[in-house]
Amino acid sequence: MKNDQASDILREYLKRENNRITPERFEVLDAALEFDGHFSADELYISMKNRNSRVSRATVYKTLEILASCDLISPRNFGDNMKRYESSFKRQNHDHLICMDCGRIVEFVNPKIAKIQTDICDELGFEPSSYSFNLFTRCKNKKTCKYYNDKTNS
Amino acid sequence: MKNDQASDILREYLKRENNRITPERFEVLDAALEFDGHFSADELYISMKNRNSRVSRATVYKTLEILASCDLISPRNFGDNMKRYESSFKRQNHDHLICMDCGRIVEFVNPKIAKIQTDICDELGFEPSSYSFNLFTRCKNKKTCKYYNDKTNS
DNA sequence: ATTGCTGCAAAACGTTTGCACCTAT
DNA sequence: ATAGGTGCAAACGTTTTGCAGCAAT
Repeated sequence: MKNDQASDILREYLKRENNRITPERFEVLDAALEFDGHFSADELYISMKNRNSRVSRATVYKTLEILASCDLISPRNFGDNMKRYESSFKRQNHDHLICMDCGRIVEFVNPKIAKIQTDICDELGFEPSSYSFNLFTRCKNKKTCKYYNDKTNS
Repeated sequence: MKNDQASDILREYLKRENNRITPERFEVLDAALEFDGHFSADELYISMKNRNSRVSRATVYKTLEILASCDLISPRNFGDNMKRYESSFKRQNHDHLICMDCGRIVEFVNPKIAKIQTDICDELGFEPSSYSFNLFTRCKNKKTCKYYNDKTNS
C-alpha cells in the first residue's frame, strides 16, 4: 500500500458505508493515484493489466465510482463520450483548457469560478456539489501545436 | 422549410465547405430547431421517425455535426456519456445547472464567465472557441424535487 | 459523368450486468 | 454462515463504418 493517507480515507469511507474492505479496491486506488494525468476506466484497467494486476475490468469500473464518491479522484468530461478521472488527492482544485487542434490539455486555477458557483446556486435554490468548466480553444502558437506540426511534417 | 434564416446559414455553410445541399440536411435542421430542450442524436432520430420522416440514423448523426460546425446548434455534455445538442439559433448563450437527485436542468446566464474565458485564453496563449460550464447540485427544496417526491410516493 | 450523400445493417466502442464462485465480516 | 465482492463473458446503448445505390453537381 503506497499511499497510506489515501488508503485511510478509503478505508474509513468503506467502513462508514458498510462496504467491504478488499485488496482489489486498494490496488485500484494506488493505480489511480499513480496515473500521470487524466485516465478513463479502461485506460487504467489496461495499465494495471500491463503491470500484471489480476483485478478485473468490472472491479476497476466499480471501484472508480467509489473513489469518486470519497473525493480521492475527480470525474472529468472533455466533450468526447468518455468518463475520465484524475487524482484529486492532495491536489488543488482546477479546471481545464483543451486545444481542439492538438488535443493538448492545460490546467488552470481561477478563484472567481467557485464564487460564481455559489452565487448561482444561492440564487436558484440549489446546494452546490461540484462543477465542470472546460475551455475549448485553439493554440495561438502554431509552432508548438502538435496538430499543425504533424500536418506540416506529413 | 420552416426556418428560412437558419436554412440560409446552413446553405451558405455547405456551399463554402463544398458540401452538397440535400433535403435531408434541412429536414434534420428543422427537427433540431423545433425540438424543445436538449436532445441526443438518437432522441432526435426517434422523434423524426415518429413524424414519419424517412431520414436515416446515420444521416441524423452526421448532420448534427455539421449543424454544430456552423453554430446552429450547441453540443452539451451533462456528465453522462451521451452527446447532446440544443438549438442555439436566435438563443442567448447560457450555462446549465443540473440537480443530481431529480435530473432537473436549469439554464442560467452569467456574464462573468465569458470574461474568465478570454482572460485565461489570453494568459495561456490560446484562441477561445467555446466553453462548457455545468453546475452539479442538489435541490434545496425537497418538496419540489422530483427525486424526493418519487421516493416518498412509492 | 462524377463524386459525395444516403440508408441499411453490421461493427465498434465504452460501460454495465448476470451469475457462479470466493472472501471479508 | 452469510451477504457482498470478484472475475468472466455476455449484453447493453450509443455512435461509427462499409458498402451498394442514389442524387446533387
